[in-house]
Amino acid sequence: MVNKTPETCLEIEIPDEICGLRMTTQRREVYRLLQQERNHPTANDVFMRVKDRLPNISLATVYNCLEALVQHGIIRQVNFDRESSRYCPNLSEHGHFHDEVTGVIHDVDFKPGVNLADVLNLPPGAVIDDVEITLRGKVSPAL
Amino acid sequence: MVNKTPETCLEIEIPDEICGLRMTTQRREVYRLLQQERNHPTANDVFMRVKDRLPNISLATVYNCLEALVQHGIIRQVNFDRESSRYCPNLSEHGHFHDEVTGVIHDVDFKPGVNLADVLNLPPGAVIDDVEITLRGKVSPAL
DNA sequence: ATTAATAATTGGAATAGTTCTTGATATTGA
DNA sequence: TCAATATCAAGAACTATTCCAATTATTAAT
Repeated sequence: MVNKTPETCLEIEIPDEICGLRMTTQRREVYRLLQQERNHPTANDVFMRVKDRLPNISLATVYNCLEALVQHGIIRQVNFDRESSRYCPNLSEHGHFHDEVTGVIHDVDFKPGVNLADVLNLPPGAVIDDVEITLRGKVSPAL
Repeated sequence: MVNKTPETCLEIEIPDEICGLRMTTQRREVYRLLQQERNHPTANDVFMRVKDRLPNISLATVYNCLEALVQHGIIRQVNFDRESSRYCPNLSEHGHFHDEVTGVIHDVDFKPGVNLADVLNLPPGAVIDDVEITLRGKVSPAL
């Protein structure tokens, strides 16, 4: 019988290479954590959580890994005002709703068929490489 | 004859109080600069430019003034990734297009009649207090 | 107008998130 | 196996911003 704790059951298999980026031990654990914890953690959050599995990992390495993953389009970096950057493995084009009361960050998808150019008066000839939509507000409880 | 250089001709009159915020000498000059230079300057940009008129102003004061103006809804603070905050006197709801080639930031308005809730799948009960839309890309030259 | 109370400004020190540097370690390719 | 390259760790350095304490300006009341 294989020893499987609840943790290892949830474990996500990660290939040796993603989008041309070699998955080292550290990158793999950082990426795995982001897949598991979809709370939009900060670099420091990731650091603290990954230490459970890699006690010797350094914060600098977490930053390096996150940067490499972002650079290769494997994860997204999300910024709220001047707060610490947060990281998110949801690659679909989406925005973020930041609940000011609970601090929770919700992914917000576009409704199907929506095109930004239909909604915004872009400068003529604009070619968009990247979109960031950030909403701040509250969620009023259902009646 | 009144001595009017091109600069003083362009000078903008600013009342003693805006939205309940007393306009001190420093706040007035910071605000005036933002009205004149609509380049989305950083705090440091503002600092350097305002020194022409107030040589003794400190960077801390520029930050204080900008914060007070933002707090009272007189200007907007705009963040691009983790770069320095930029400031903008355009209060209409709008986004920003950051030209990656020239570095220029264009204001981007919504097309008339557009409602965010029509475009995004918001969490149920979401009440939006603030919206930030940031686009990054290039402007291809007209043929 | 004088004075007391309050608010704003200044300059420098402190902070926090992130990046950089250097030497060690691991991985790849010949 | 060995050399070349990439990655990692630890801590120093950097930068935008905030904080702090002392001074200066403004306001309101006498």
